Formats: sequence, structure tokens, C-alpha cells
Amino acid sequence: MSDTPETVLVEHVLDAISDQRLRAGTKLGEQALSDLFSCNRAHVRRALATLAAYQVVDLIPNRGAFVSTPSEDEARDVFQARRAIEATIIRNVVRRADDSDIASLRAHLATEDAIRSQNDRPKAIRASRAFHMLLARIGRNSVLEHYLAELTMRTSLIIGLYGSKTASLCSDDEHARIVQSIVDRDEAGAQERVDHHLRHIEGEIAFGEEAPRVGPLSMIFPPDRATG
Amino acid sequence: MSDTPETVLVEHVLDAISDQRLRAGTKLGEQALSDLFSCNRAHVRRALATLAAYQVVDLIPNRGAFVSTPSEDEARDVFQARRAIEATIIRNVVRRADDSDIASLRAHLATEDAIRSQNDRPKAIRASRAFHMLLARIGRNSVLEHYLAELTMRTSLIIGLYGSKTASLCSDDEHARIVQSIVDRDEAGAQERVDHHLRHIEGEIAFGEEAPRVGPLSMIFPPDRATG
DNA sequence: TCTGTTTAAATTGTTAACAATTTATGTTAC
DNA sequence: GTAACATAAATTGTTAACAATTTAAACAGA
Repeated sequence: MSDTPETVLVEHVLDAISDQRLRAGTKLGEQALSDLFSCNRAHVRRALATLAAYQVVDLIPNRGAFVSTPSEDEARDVFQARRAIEATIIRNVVRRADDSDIASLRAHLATEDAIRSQNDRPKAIRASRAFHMLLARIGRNSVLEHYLAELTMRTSLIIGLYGSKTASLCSDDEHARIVQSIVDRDEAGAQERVDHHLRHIEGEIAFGEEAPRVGPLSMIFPPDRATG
Repeated sequence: MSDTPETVLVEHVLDAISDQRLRAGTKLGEQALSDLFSCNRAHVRRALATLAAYQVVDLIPNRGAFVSTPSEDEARDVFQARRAIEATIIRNVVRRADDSDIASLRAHLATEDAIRSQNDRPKAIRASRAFHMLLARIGRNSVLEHYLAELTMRTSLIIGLYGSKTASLCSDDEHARIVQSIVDRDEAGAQERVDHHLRHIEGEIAFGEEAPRVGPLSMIFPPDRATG
């Protein structure tokens, strides 16, 4: 990846969204962003066009750019798309994972365990997303990996918008069982567990009662960069 | 859809790619595009950023924008992603298609029949893609529909780049059988036939021997706008 | 106090000019 | 004739200024 101002800006916004530091509806002003990232407005504009193409930002003519607020229908479409994509990803993983991949998965489970004991929700959200993206990388299909990256970000927006009944989105237990199926090379079992896991997350979302949106744009900058 | 210069440009480029009027590797010069579409370079730049996010254009710093040339690995990833996504789409179609939807499908088959007798390859390509996109629309999952739109365009690039042994990409026969399964509400049958159809298309691609790339940018404008 | 209007500020949209880089052209030496 | 180099043209990258629109604020009237 190159290091142009556009790329930096896009990556920061995506990270902030997936960490739920940026919430649905937040306005992304051009001047504010160009100040925050010390670049000119042309760069900001291009970056916003990219984010709009990723469907995490809405561009409203003469009004500006806003973090998108997915509807309930859209949310259900996102989850169905995730089930479709992650079903194929997990199949690839079971077939293609080597020893080093399995070591990575086990290391990740340990990290999630450690984070759980800290009760740090933002960190937990980040780690949970990282687990799914790790599976996507091990699956070695760059197209599916890219789409899942988009969908997990939109999932973050959805959960941030409608809230989740459970504190921890992904129970680490379910992640552990998925890894076990991978180790056992149990394709059907792994697929079933991933599907169940995703339905579980979707089922916990409290549609109807929208959480208070927006938040300060300054949250676009992370408190720390340590990632699992 | 709004009618900003960016949108117009993006739509035209996407159409040209899916019709194989624009081939892999073609340079998309800023001046040339701003002349062709009578807009300034700022608009062109934003449009190119959007197209790059859709992964149909590569942006190379200081060199410009080029229609992307998918590798063989990427091509296989695209087809696997299509199988994953279209499997869920066809399931939705079988469950959700009403009488009017089935009428649309039958009308489309008739159109494809008519086009086949004309031996008009560009038109056939366009109609073939339209069939898959029609299924996506009937499936009523906007997320999957959007991803399939991207993937069918990339499929056009792939076929244009590596060539296909058969003249007609999608044999209309296979499309007709898929529709029959939908009418019969045969979920498993429909899924199996879509999967077989996609594997058939992929199998016909002649990897290894790249077709001559590039072509004149002027082909970005269509000869006619009649679409099935 | 509330409503509607007018004015001012802030934000987005547009354009042009200039700088930096790459590509093409042409020249010279061998 | 080819290769290397120098020059010129074309293309991309950057910046600033200005116009148009929207949002916020001030104000007057009921």
C-alpha cells in the first residue's frame, strides 16, 4: 500500500468505523478532515469518494459526507451476505490452512482471552473483527477478503447504531469451537459453526430502538495502535 | 441515481467495461476523459477514485489510471466469489420470485433467443450479464446485487483478456434450465444449475494465452443504448 | 415567546494556474 | 544502425482563489 494522503485518510476512517469510534451519521467535513490530516481539500474529496464507493459513507450533494446509517433491511442484507461469503471462506480455510495458519489462529484466541479479562469493549470489538479477517486471509481468496472487510465495517456501524443485547459481540467460545473444527479438518462442522455464530450475532441486535448517533469527529484518531 | 458528471462518467466506464468495449490495460487519461465528457479534471479524478474502489481501474501514481488486468489467480478468486454469492442469490430468487418476476425472466429468455439468432457478440455479452443481474435484483438483497455487479464486470475483463473457447459465453440453454428450476421452486436444483453454469463459463476460459489488450478510449461511448 | 424574514458565516462546488513527473522526440557519438 | 543523452511535449499532482449553496445567527413583528 502506498502512503498518499488519500490512503492514510481512508485507512484512518475505516479503522475508526470498525472500532466504533466513528458512529453512524457523523459528519465528515472537508475542512475539518483537511485540518486533521494536514492535507488539502482535493485529497479529502478523493478519499471521501473512495469511502462512498465502499458504502460506509454517504455523499449528499451540497451537504457533505456522512458516515452511513444502515437501515434494518440493509442490515439483514449485510448479514446474509456475510453468511454467504464466510461460508466459502471457512471452507477454504479448512482445506488450505497449514501449521503456521493454525498457530496464528491459536495465538489470536489467546489474545481474545486476554482482552476478555480486561473488560475493554473497544478492544474486544477490534479483536473480534480481526478474528474474522484472519480467517479471510487464511482462506486465500483476495476478493472474498476484500468484501468481508467491507461487511465487517458495516457490521460495526449496525451494532453501534442499533446496539447489541450482549456486551461481548462475539463470544470467544464460539471462535474457539470454529478453530477446533478447522484443526479437525471438519468442513461441514466448521461451516455450521460459522453460520450459527453469525446468526447469533445478528439475533442479538436490538432493531427498533436506535442508539444515540453521532459523536465527535476527533475520535477519528485512535487511542492506541496495538492490534491483535 | 443523481446526474453529476462523476456519476455519468463512472456509469459510462462501467458499461463500456461490461460490454468489453473497454479492454484491460487501456489507459484512462484525465485530459481525454474530461474532453470526452465535457467536464473538468477534478470530476474525472473523483470518478477514477470511485472506479479504483470498485477494483476495475488501477491507479498508478504519476502514471495515471488504467483499466485493470486481472491475473489468473485473481480470476479464479472472482469466479469462486461469484459461486458463493450467486448461490445465495438463486436461493432468494426461488423463495421470493412472484409472478411478475417470472414473467421478467421469461421475457429475458426470449430476448436472449432473439439476440442469438443475430450473431451479435457484444449484444450477447450484454444480455448474458443482464440475466445474472436480473436474478440478483429478483433476489432482493442489495448488498449481494452490488457485489455481483462488480464481479460480472470483472468477469467481462477476464474473458476479454484471456478469451473464451466458445463464442457465446452463457449458453442460453443453461439460462433456460435455471429459470425452469425457479418456476418449479426447486431450490437445490436451481443452485446446482447456477453452480454448474458458472463452472462451465470458468472452464471455457483459455488461461495462458493472453489476448491482445488495449483499444481506443473512444470506444467508451456505446453504439446504441438498447438493452435487454 | 414564538414565528418568519433577513443577514452573515461557514461549507461545498468549480475553475484555473502552476509545479513536478513522466513520456516522447530528436540529436550526437560510437 | 544503435545506444545514450539532452531537450521538448504531454500528463499528472498540487494549490489557491472564487462562486454557489447551505447552515447558523440576528432581528423584527405579532
